[in-house]
Amino acid sequence: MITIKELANVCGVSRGTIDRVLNNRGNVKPEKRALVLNMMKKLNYTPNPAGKALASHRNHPSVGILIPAEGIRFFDAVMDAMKKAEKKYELFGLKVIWRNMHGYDVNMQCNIIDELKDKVHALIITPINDPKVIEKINEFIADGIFVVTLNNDVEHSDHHCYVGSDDLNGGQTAGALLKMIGPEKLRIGILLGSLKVLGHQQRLEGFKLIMNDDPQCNVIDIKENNDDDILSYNTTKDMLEEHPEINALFVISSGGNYGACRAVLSLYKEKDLTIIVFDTIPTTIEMMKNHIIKAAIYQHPRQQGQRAMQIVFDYLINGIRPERDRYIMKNEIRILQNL
Amino acid sequence: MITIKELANVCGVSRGTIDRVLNNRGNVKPEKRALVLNMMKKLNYTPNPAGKALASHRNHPSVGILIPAEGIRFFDAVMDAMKKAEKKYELFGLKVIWRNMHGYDVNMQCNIIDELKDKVHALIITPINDPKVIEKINEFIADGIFVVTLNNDVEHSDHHCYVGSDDLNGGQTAGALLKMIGPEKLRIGILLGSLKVLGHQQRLEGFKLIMNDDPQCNVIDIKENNDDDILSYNTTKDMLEEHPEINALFVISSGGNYGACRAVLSLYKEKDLTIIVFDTIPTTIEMMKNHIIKAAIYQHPRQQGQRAMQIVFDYLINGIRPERDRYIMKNEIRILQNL
DNA sequence: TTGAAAGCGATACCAT
DNA sequence: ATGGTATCGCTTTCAA
Repeated sequence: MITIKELANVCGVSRGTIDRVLNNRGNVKPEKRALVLNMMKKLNYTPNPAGKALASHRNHPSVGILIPAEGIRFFDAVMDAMKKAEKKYELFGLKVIWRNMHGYDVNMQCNIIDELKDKVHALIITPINDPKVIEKINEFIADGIFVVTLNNDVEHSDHHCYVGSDDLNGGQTAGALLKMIGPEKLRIGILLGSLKVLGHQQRLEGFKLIMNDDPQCNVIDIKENNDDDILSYNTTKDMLEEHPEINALFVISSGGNYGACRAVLSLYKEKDLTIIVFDTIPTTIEMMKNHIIKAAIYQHPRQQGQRAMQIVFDYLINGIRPERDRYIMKNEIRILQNL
Repeated sequence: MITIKELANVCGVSRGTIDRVLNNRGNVKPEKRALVLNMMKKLNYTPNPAGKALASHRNHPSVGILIPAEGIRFFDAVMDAMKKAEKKYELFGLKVIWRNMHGYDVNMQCNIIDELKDKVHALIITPINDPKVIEKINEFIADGIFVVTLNNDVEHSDHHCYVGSDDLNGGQTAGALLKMIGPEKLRIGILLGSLKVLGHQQRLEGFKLIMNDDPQCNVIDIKENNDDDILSYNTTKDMLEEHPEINALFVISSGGNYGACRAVLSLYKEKDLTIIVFDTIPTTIEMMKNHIIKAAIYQHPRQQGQRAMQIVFDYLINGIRPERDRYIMKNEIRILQNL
């Protein structure tokens, strides 16, 4: 473990010069720069994180968090894990600026991004899939702000790192599981939040991939519930009344789980239906305890939040770049016993 | 965020005195000590980890790792995760001393513990369940060495922290899952490593808890395979020939998975049996891809290794004591799609 | 029993 | 363009 001081001695320059080279601050003669870089490689220099942490303490490195989480129960666990991480990392001088928002208002998200611009060194964001937002994010990156996108992998948006789930695989896992635990001849009703949400789309696609090549399985109906429980209640009721042959329900987004289950209960159909859902939010757990929902796909929300924070912390405080540019959570299967 | 300097000013003493109080080095007048402790609480002083790390760098804090892992595939992932953590933490000056061992030789484990005694500040150990080992561990604790027990929660052994799985719940989860994915009338054959291994015992117990109150489910036979694939092969073959009515197999320990599956294949019974197992070691994954094994219980081996290392790191380098004294992994259900 | 001062590794700023 | 120096929070001498 060689230090910056030793490196300076070996190169015959001062620590200041080394620092300038290491952090690309310019004002170093090219040949010296080359020499330093060379030596650095040769001696396998790695900056000491503790030293960095201490020295850059005055910087008050800060990260902005912008997640349209309000009203989406899935994000409760994500945020909770992030807050826990915040507490741990604040000892090291990391400041967190929270900017929650409700719903998918593009202009609002753009405004908040703008407002954060000169306040933070890093940004954790769940971007809305819109060109204007994407442009803003790309601007951030160009300005040297470290960006982690969380849970929504928007195309053509730059980022240094993506943390989220593999929804296509989530759909496949759900499909395969339903084939295992459901009746032999599956007559499936599907409820989802909105086809406009990329994640919901992909879950559906994955599910269909598993079902389509099996003549025993039929998807009878697909309806949107806008992630609203009341709407979900009515939609599910309609669906089940229209198609009494349905014997399995796949609820793709956690928003409508509760409403769908209540609809099933109101029709006294709970014994006739195998229900599987996404996410283990409190109402889902309740319905699993009541044996209405058989299984849920769990996408490690806490781990998502924790990982995003850790990546930012390692970058800002320790100067360690993330090893990968995509951190994808496993799709887990949860039943009553391993909730 | 108050610093040691500010604390010293407020108390009207020097930083040296504060340090003596904080680290119980003695040589402080009791009333001053009380004053400092008081102020510390009042101002909610928390030592800055970066400062600590930097100053105590020369200490070369070190951790010993003693796991009877050789030959048990489950531990491959645990060790791999620990090695990754080692690489990350060595930048911060943490030294790791590896002492792997094969099998469950009590004296050997005791000897290695002794040998580590004056080399390490912390120990991560998977203890053999024996009074002699337990005594050694308790000695360590008495000597002020920080001990994390991993994956084997031995009774009456002290430790600062336990990291492992909940095997009773693992058995329950496996049982509930088998009831979901297996035939209606279950005729179950069970294979386990050894009833002497606490974890195997508990998995069996949990499994029975689920099965016993259901007249549809019968455990037909239980056999030990000593975690040996050849033995497992023969034992399984015998069991299936003796009890042709068996329609489900529960393989409790990963050691015998492969042998059991090969036995099933040799009898051309793979279509008639629902097989579920513990752990996703490579041979298990192979058998899942061949559709022989339907599902596996996954106990987050990587997370176990990573967490144990993190706890030690936080304690030795950052001076943060673990929040809890037990870190229990979830029992996950893995099928082909979400391996 | 106590205080003062010298580091630990990296950064930031001020002189050259 | 470069070197020198103070600084971050804490530990560890060494004197007194």
